[in-house]
Amino acid sequence: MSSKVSPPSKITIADVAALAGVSRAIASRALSPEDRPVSAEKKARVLAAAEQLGFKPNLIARSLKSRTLNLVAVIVNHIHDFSDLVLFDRLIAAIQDTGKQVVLLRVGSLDRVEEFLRNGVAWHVDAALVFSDFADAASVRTMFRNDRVIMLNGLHDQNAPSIVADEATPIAAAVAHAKARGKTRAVLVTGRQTSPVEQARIAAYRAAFSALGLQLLAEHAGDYSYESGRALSSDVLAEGPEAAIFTTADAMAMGVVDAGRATIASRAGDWAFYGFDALPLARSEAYPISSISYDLDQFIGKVLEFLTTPGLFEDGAGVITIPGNFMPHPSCGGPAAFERWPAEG
Amino acid sequence: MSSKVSPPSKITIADVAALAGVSRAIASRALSPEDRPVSAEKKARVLAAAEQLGFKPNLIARSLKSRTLNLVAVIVNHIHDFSDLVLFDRLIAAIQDTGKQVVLLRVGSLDRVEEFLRNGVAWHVDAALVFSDFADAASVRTMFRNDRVIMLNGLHDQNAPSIVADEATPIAAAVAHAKARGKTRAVLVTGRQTSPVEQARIAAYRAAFSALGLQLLAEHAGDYSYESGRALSSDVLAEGPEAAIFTTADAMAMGVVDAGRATIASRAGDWAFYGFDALPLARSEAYPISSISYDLDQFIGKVLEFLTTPGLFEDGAGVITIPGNFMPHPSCGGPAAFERWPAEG
DNA sequence: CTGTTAGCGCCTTCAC
DNA sequence: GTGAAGGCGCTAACAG
Repeated sequence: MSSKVSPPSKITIADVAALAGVSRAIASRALSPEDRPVSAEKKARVLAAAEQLGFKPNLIARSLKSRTLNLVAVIVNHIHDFSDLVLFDRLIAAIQDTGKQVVLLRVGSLDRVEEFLRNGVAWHVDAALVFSDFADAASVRTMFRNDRVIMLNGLHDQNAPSIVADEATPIAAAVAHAKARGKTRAVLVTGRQTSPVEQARIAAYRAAFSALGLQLLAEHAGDYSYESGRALSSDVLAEGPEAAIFTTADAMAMGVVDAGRATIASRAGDWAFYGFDALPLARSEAYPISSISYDLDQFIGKVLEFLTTPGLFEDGAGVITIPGNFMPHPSCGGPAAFERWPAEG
Repeated sequence: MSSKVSPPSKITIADVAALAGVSRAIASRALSPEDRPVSAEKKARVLAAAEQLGFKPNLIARSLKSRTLNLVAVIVNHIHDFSDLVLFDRLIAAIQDTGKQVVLLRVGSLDRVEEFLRNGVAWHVDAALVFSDFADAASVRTMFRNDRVIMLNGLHDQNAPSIVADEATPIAAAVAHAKARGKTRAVLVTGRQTSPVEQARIAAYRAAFSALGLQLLAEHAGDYSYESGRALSSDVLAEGPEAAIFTTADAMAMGVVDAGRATIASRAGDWAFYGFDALPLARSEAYPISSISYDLDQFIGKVLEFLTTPGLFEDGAGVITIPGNFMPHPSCGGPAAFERWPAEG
């Protein structure tokens, strides 16, 4: 990999300074990313020496003083949903492209979260991205050395920026789509109800049903998972295809469909299923599910904006909204499966 | 959360020592997780003082001296496959239960991996779990401050332990299963061929075909993804149901099935599909796919054994094998979907 | 067992 | 522009 099999270098800035024939302070300044007072000539000597020695600064030592680790915390309840795959893959890649690394903190099964965070490197991160709703912004802020917390869990806060998708608009579009297909009744399958994002979805659905005159026959509580959809399937399908079936996750809709294939088959084309996340699978022939999603590029772009511009945290920040999309299934008006959905507005 | 809204404590061990009326060294020893020489009485005083002050040690400072961060690196190419969800969720949870935290390093899209690793906290981790095959063990070992590297990518090494699943046995079982169903020919759909794990799978399949007298009609190269399965579908299905279809990922088999549903429907019960990972979806009615997997509990247990017993790294370690399972689809002899597969001797 | 001392590697005053 | 000196917070080494 490297041209010479470098010994796991134990080279300190003192070695560089010695080789360059300058003091450690000069070496430090020359090596600093910022512009510190050094003569051009000595700076060049130091840089050359560092290069020759293969010097790499020790981040731990630097952090002891500078209090910055180039580390970002990503806090999740757990990694569970299909939609997490693409979200975290792209998010981590994007963060790493800025030179930072990511501690992934899974707080779902932890009982003493605060202590856990406080006693690890997590305490020293430059910023924390909070997907979990295990605590409000104020509490979360006390769990890290600095105040740079971004709420991505639907919780808002005076002092922490919050990035959320506008789901009310596509939810209204989905309900309108069902109505256009002649549905006058609806069944709603929900996820983890303690989640603020979920609460907003449920509220938006109820509002849309009411606004467009659909009768909500029943609500069933799942947990976003495929398995929970399977478990609820017979109850959900009990109202027959006259009722449109709305779920807050494609995976749940897939479970409902799979466990109920026999029931559904009899009047195949009549059923209308709606989910969230725009999973490729849900857009395939196997599942007749229309879906709601948001622009992941924009979402990640916003997150990175904060990460790379620490100053933004000072300005009150507030709530940043990412537009959402409603995507009908290809079998009922949507674009062909796997065709890229055009960006809106 | 905390009983009192503690100010983001700036309390050092010196404060604790002062309150307890002992020297900093005594305080340090009393607070150490290890058993260091301190009188019981002073230890109690120190602990009380620390508690009262809400003292939390600064891991960065500690690490500067002790060279241990309580941090584990998990190195992946990317997070992409369905099977990654449960693997990384459970792995991270298990690691965190030992008090350690996890840096997730995604090296798939990085061009200067070595530099990236060297310049971040990753350099200072206590151990590195390598799922990616971006480099051999010797190279990987030079990218971290210590030598505690565990190869989970199928690559072996004299000095690094390697944990792998025995897939040859279940692969032979899968081929035997196909033969018992009357298949005499086979088609193989492969994943990323540069992966050592993949190479082993391919070799095992060829050996099993040859041993049991199945004729391998064609090999198609995918990339484990659902989409790649879709793309290859018509080629894969071209040989008709007389050929059993083996893939190295359930997701690819699912893609093959979905894109080819029209073709398959005509002789529905005759086709035989085989995959890897035992995804719940592949065990559902939607997909007639038999699958191969391994015991995740055992796998994670072994990894943790190394993490919590650093001494094990010294002993040459070698290759640790985890048993694999073949699971026929419920529609052709397997247990009911979602029933727990019994552990094998 | 205890306290003092000396750093870990880096950065940053502060005089020159 | 430069270098000497001190300190970030903690722990290991050394005497007592």
